Amino acid sequence: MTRLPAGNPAAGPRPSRLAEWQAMGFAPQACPIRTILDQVAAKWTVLILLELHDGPKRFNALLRALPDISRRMLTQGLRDLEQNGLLRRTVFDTRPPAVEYALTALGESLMGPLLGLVDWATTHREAVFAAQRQYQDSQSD
Amino acid sequence: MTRLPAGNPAAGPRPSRLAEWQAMGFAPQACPIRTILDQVAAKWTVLILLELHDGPKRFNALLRALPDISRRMLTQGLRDLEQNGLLRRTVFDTRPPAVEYALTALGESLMGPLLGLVDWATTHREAVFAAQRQYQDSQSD
DNA sequence: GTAATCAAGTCTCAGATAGAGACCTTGTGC
DNA sequence: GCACAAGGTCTCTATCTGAGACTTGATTAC
Repeated sequence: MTRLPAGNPAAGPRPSRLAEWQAMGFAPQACPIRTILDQVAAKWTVLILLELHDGPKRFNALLRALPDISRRMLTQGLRDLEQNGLLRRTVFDTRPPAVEYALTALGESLMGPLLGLVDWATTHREAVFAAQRQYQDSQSD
Repeated sequence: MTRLPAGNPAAGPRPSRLAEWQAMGFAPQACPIRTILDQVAAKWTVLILLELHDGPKRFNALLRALPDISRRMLTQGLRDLEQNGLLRRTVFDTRPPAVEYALTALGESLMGPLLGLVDWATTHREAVFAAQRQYQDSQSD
């Protein structure tokens, strides 16, 4: 157990995913995968997508479904998702005007991986809580 | 196309995932799945996990692999992941002391869903970029 | 005619958070 | 005793988040 990894770039089985991306010509700062993951991994966007997975919803319905989101953050999350083609915003010409948000096909295609993550969280939440408790205990030594 | 969704909670095929969680007794503010997803979905943690998936690494090696992370954020991300039981921090009694970070079994178990998300991003990045361009165009009308 | 209401936002401001980078600690080589 | 290396911490500023007041434009209420 005394052997230290040398940090030699030629040592590992793979040169790391980030290095691969760099080899593909992506600067790490501009890596499109990172951009997209940042979007997808943002605090509220996941929850908005999960809500819309149950069917199209209107602005205030989303506000009610996500009781602890502010109007501002909901607007911003919806704009981000619309901008990335994950949902479609439809304005109905009623009085007063109604706005409906619905997943696009691209948005639907994301739900598989996203629900995979949600399932992981559901399955392993007890393990995570146990680890948290253990960490607290180890800190109070 | 004039029919507006009524927002009737009894109308949908499912009462929404969030509503299900509420029915299970989770206040939305304290929903453990949300807590865990927030952790897992934080900006840097995903990238740290991906780097460690290639094998254990030391602090400065991670710093080199993620050129645009600051020391402070790396420290914080590593502490968060350790606290949630996703990685293990090992101090070697050398001079100067070396610290190695490695995924735990729990961390490894997360890689499947996480790589699913990365694959989605890789597969659909062109579609996302196309949507972004289209959105820009539609805004400049 | 004026006021209140509703949907779907926008605006402002305070407080929390992220990032840059200087500094710290312990030990070795020169 | 000076510089350097590892693995951080500390401080300061800039950005972002969230609460909630305000907007807009048409409809009904008085």
